[in-house]
Order: sequence, then structure tokens, then C-alpha cells
Amino acid sequence: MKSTETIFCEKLLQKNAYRLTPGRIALLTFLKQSKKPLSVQEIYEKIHYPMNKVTLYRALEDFSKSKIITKINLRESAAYYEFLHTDHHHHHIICELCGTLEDIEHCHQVRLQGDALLHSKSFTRINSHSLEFFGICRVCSSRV
Amino acid sequence: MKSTETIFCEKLLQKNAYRLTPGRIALLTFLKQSKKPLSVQEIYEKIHYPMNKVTLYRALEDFSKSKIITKINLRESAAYYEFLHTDHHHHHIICELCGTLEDIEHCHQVRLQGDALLHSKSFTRINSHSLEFFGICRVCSSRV
DNA sequence: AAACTATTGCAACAGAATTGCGTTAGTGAT
DNA sequence: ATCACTAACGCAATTCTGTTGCAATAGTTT
Repeated sequence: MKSTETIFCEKLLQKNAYRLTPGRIALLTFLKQSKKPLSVQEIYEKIHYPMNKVTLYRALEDFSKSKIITKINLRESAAYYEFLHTDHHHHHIICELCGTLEDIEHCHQVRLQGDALLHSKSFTRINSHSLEFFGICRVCSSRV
Repeated sequence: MKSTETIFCEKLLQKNAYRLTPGRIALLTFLKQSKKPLSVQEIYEKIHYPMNKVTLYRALEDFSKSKIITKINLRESAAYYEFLHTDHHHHHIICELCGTLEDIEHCHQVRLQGDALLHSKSFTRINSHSLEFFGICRVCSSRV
């Protein structure tokens, strides 16, 4: 029995001209349901449908290019991936001690990018931005 | 004959309890003079004083920890390093087509971080942030 | 000049990501 | 259904980025 999530992801794949393979359906559904960005290693270990790592890398790259998901840099050695909920642009705050990650909603995206473009000399367009905050979470700060 | 830049960098090294080795002096001077962030590979190829890559990595890590320089993520596989001019916090805008990079001055750092902290549920402190914009530069947009 | 130890270079290693290539399996047309 | 086309796959090998152990070298302080 297919979940609503899965059906949604299948449609999304089709809309982007991808084939409905078990792996890609499972991957996208998995990413969509995740509450936080995941590394390839984490996906590889936790996804129910077993996937080869090369396949995983290729699918993730494809999805990123189609802007179904996004790749983020968390000052870590590996990249993280996150499903792109269309109505839900946000940033991240990461604890420098324990790595806890929280979403920061409430991004003045238009203003932020507009401002930057205004101050730029040689750019005509801004398509996206990434903004990450680094600090100390409550748990860690009470452990000092 | 020593340049003013070099003397400045020597003092900076001493202030941070580093030894004045030819490599570290050359590295810091080189980074200070660069107009843009550099990858380890770029430094390795362009620096006049020849340095072993391991030595380079170790020095860069040391300097980052001392906050003499900073490490940035540009959605590339490799990290970039930039001299930290104390009075000059800024962001970057990168062209998605040709890779051209420009600094974006004028960061409302206090407001940006204050705002984020306000919207966070489980963080007590923000120490830093990174903000990069991605778009299309004038040259590339006229080439379409 | 001696002692202390930060810094260096070599070699080996580790982890992340990519590439080539032959095979498998969705998909759209017949 | 069946066929043809090619996206997607899995394996092996490779590249790229960065790290670690260790012995040798060279700043620095006394």
C-alpha cells in the first residue's frame, strides 16, 4: 500500500522527467520525511530500500540540479541534502559543540538578496543564497 | 628587503605565538594580499615560497583556529581560505556560470545574528555565520 | 651554545565523490 | 504484449581533499 507521501514523490519525479525506480522513489520519500538535512552516509545507512552509494550520489546530484532537493554546507567534510519544501525557505543554526541543528524560519529572502544585489558592482541577478549560523545550543551551554 | 605587508604579518604571527618560519610568513603575506578567497590547491600553485601540502594544511588550520584567517564554503568540493581583515566582515556573491567572486560589503551582522537567535528555540548564543549568494554576473548574463 | 619544542616533510592512510563501462529495467510507441 | 530506446544501476577503479604518525629540522628562550 502506497502512502500519500510516496504518491506525491512519484508525481514529483515524473514532473521532472525521472523514471519511477524503486530506489529514487524511496530516496525522495525518505528525504521528504526527514526533519533535518542528511549526509550521504546517513541516507545510505538509514534508508529502507538498499541503494548502492554510486547510485545514491548520482540521484542526489540529479535531484539537486532539478531543485527538488538542495545541497548544504555545514562546515563539515561531507555535504548534506535536504528536501526543498517549496513554501518553506529557511536557514540553519548549528551547535559548534554537539552538532545539533535547528531550522531558522523567517527569512527576509527578498530583502536579503535585493540588498546584496544593490551592493554588488558586477552582478545582474541573484538566484539563491545560503546562510548558516554557528553557535552554542542550550544543552551544551548548560554543560559548561 | 622586507615589505610593510610582511612586517605586519610577522607581528601578527608573533602576537599569536607562532614561530617566524619562511613558509608561514610567506603564506600569511600571500593570503593578506589576495583579493579573493583561495583554495589550498591555488595557494600551493601560486605561492612563491614552495610549501609542502601537508605543511600548508597544518598552517591553514592553525591560522583558522586563531582567527587570523577564515575558512569558507562556496558549494565547492574544496574549502577556501581568506585573510581576516579585522574591520571588514563581508559576504560573497559567486557567479553560477563562470565562478567570478565578488565581496558584498555592508553586513548587518548584529541584526542578522540577533534576529536568528530570536527565532531559535534551543540556542543561547551565535558566534558566527556564513552567507553566500549565488547568481549571474554581468559578463555571463550578456553572453546568453 | 644548549635545550625545548613548534614546524616541517615524507609516506601512508582515510573519506568523499567521480568516472568508465557493461547490464538492467522503466517508458513510450507499435 | 512486445519492442526499441535509453535512464538508471552496480561494480571496480580512480581522483580529489584532507589527515596522521614519525623522525628530522630549525625557531626561540635561557
